[in-house]
Amino acid sequence: MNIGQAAKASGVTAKMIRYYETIGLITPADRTESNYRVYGTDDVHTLRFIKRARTLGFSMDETSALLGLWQDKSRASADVKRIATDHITELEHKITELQEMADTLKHLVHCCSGDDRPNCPILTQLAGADT
Amino acid sequence: MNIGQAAKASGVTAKMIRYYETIGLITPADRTESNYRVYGTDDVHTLRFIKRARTLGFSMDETSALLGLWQDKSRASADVKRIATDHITELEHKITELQEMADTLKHLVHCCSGDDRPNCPILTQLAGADT
DNA sequence: CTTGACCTTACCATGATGGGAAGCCTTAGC
DNA sequence: GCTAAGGCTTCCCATCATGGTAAGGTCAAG
Repeated sequence: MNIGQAAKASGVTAKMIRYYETIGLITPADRTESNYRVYGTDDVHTLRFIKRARTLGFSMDETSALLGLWQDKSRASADVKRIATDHITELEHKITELQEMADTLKHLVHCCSGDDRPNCPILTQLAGADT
Repeated sequence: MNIGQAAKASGVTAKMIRYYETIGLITPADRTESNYRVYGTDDVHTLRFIKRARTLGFSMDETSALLGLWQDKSRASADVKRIATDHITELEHKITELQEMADTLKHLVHCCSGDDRPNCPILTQLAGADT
């Protein structure tokens, strides 16, 4: 299978497959005589694994760790669970931050008449006034 | 006032003040004979405005637009309000995405025994199995 | 006059991805 | 067998906002 077919089969772009190879996330693919990368079904499974981890927001480092544990048949599930719970903590931290931004803005938007006059509490707040 | 003092007074690093100047977000500062940038209280107010907008998650483009409206005394508050509501929509979209990731992971973590045995539903899910 | 703290510009790095160019290879149609 | 289209290769650049560092000029206090 060529890189394009592996990309279609896995949902990872050819560009990213090459990138994953250069950073050592996946082992370098075998090559044909004409230097084309060759992939098998196992490789596609690995790429799908990576794709799912990324979709769940795991960083490349976390994904790499998860991949290693996946391939280590004698792993302890506690190690996997720790990575996942740490990631949940990160996600919830980000959610809280974004939620605070949104709440502040919603309050300001609620106070803004939004007409053709210049008076605007949103700008007043950004300017740092007490009002 | 030198750039370092302006940085302290505004909460924006000297590095970022220079960057904002190069991308045209702020007008180039006057210089002393020895080529040092000089800032006044108005400049510090502008930098604080930018800092607050960034803290609320506005992009540089949005911040630039807000800055322009702030400085335009004949603005319509509707223009400000539109930028803010659009940004709230973006924020809520991101929150939803992150929340979905966290929810999925929480479910998986709940199902994982997290001991020294290898069996792990988190990896099983990432591998794409039906279970 | 020296020392240390500050300023200047210029370049590199981040993280994960996309885009494009230049050149080689393969496959399908004629 | 020839040609055109499309796929593959590597290499370089861009994103977005920020931080770091290095080499060199400037200023103020002792």
